[in-house]
Amino acid sequence: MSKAKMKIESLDHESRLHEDDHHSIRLWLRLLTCSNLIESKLRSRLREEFDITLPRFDFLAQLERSPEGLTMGELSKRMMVSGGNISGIATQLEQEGLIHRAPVPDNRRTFCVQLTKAGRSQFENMAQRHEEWVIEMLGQLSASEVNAMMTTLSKLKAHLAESEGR
Amino acid sequence: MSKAKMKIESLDHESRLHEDDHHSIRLWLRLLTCSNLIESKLRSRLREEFDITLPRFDFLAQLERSPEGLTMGELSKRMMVSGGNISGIATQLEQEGLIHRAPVPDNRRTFCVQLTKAGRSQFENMAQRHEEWVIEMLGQLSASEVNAMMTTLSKLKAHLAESEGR
DNA sequence: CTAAAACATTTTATATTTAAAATATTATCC
DNA sequence: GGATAATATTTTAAATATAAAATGTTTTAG
Repeated sequence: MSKAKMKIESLDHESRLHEDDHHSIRLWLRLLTCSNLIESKLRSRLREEFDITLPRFDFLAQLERSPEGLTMGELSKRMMVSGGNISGIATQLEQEGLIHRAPVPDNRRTFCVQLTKAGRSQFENMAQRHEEWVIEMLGQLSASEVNAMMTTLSKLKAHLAESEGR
Repeated sequence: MSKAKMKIESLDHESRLHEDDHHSIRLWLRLLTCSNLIESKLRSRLREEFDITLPRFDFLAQLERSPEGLTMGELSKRMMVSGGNISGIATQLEQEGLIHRAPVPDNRRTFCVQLTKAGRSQFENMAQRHEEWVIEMLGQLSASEVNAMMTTLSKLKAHLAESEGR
């Protein structure tokens, strides 16, 4: 192989890599932008309409999806925030009577966190509106777009989860 | 139209709407999950390897992309965080000599923020690794997946931007 | 059985974030 | 021109976030 040829191939390779770089970066930045836009809209509307913060809403939403209750650790994992954070929010919500922390018979380290009746009814009010807002924001996408995106994001999520921590 | 037929159509409509609801919500939650996973990985690696926080890195990245400089307000908009936040980060980065705030002749309210030479060289170090990490996380997607997702996200972003604030 | 390791949560200290008030400057409207 | 509104930034206060230490419980090894 000639030196000139090598140079050209090397350049091609580099430039192709460089293009991929930019595609990955640009996709990431756009993903982040959309995620931030949606999140901040939901945040401000929850505040305006229900005077609740997004983390508290998410906390209640997790519990609503798991009527059997969740441990603090499970909540921490699902909400993807630190345990200490969960502790603080739980203390507040418990004082407000929206959730209930019950000891678990077989394991005195853990608590089973559940919505109270008040918490559930208050959440259901908000969830209805929350869902409307999300549909308003995402509902314009076609079914095939939604499907394609779900598939790609599933693949991405799996890849991100498998390289655990690294 | 018979009463029975109406009932059926009404039910169909409701159930279809309900399905769409769940699709929108599920897509949003998956988008958020992926975004959070990527963000937290980048955050912890930036800390490990360069002992810098993600917001500071993003701040420098914005400036690097705009060599002519940016105002505080522009930075706030582009980073999608509050102005007060930008103020705080700018004060720190300025003290560390990574950025420079210059007054603008025609408008004494604004500053023109730019990277210093030290800021630029320090950022370039980190940007290289940052790009590698993003490619490692997103590079497994096929070109067509990336394209489809970019297109859909563009559409979404435009829709989110047009309903400004609401 | 007991010491050590692992686990679940809370506490603490520090940093970040937002929203809103405060400050200062520029533009607009009679 | 001068009051008022709009703009750009900073400051403040409350909520949230993380990491790491502390606490109490359960499991594991030997």
